[in-house]
Amino acid sequence: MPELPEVETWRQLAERSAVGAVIEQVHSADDRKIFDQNHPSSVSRKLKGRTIVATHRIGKHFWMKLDSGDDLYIHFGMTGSLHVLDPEEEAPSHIKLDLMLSNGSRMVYRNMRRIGKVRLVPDITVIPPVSTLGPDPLEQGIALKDLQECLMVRKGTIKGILLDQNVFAGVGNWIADEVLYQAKLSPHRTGTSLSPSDVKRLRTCLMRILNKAVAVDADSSKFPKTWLFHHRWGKKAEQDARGDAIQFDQVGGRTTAWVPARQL
DNA sequence: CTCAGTGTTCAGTG
DNA sequence: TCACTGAACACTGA
Repeated sequence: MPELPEVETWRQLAERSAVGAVIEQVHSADDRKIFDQNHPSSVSRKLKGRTIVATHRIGKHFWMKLDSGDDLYIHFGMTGSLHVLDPEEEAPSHIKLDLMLSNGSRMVYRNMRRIGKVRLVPDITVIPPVSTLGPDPLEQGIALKDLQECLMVRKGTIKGILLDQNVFAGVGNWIADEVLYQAKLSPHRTGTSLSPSDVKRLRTCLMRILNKAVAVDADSSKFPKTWLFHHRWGKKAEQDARGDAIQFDQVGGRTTAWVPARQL
């Protein structure tokens, strides 16, 4: 579920509700799969008493800078989420990191299926996976010329390229499908097969979709009715908003929803 | 009971 | 060395 728009929405939530606050109490779950590099108790000890001074995001990767200089890095994986609760509000289940802040808010990181990470390091930007990420389309932008040069030499499918975080940071499965649908490109097309106008259309659609999704706080019920998103879920999704048939193929290692009648 | 599905990493292949 | 593919990971819900 979490792709760039959701993570950006959570970053904004953290920005307005946690920056400037002191972490007064910490509870880290005893989960060495989530806390894979620092022991959970070590994370708790190092977080307590620290002030959150900034929030950052590249692609789907999120972190908060502390006044100690360390970065608290959170990856949401497939089922992670970030919540800010009122003091009396009931907490959700599967909480992995629980922070009581000096402003009275309680910020929790939840992850049901345990594919996700919490790390505490001096500078997350200089180590993988963050250091190898491609440009974030919203933060750094994507230069058309760079994109064309990049795609010209790619032998793999465009779907696979869109999912490569070292090309575009933040595009996941449904956004890749949405971009290809709106750009009228088959997911099976290779990078080398794209014309300059194809690449331009691809870039325009990518930017439009990301900007719109972030503008509505990643609330999918507010996505435009014409998007494939609303029709692609469930094994027996049959047709898009125009009544054209949706086909499901395995492309780039993932289930890909597309409309052959509209995508060449 | 089986299996798809989320994102990333890693092993294997070319 | 690099580009690419496919499996593995943990778990829920269909």
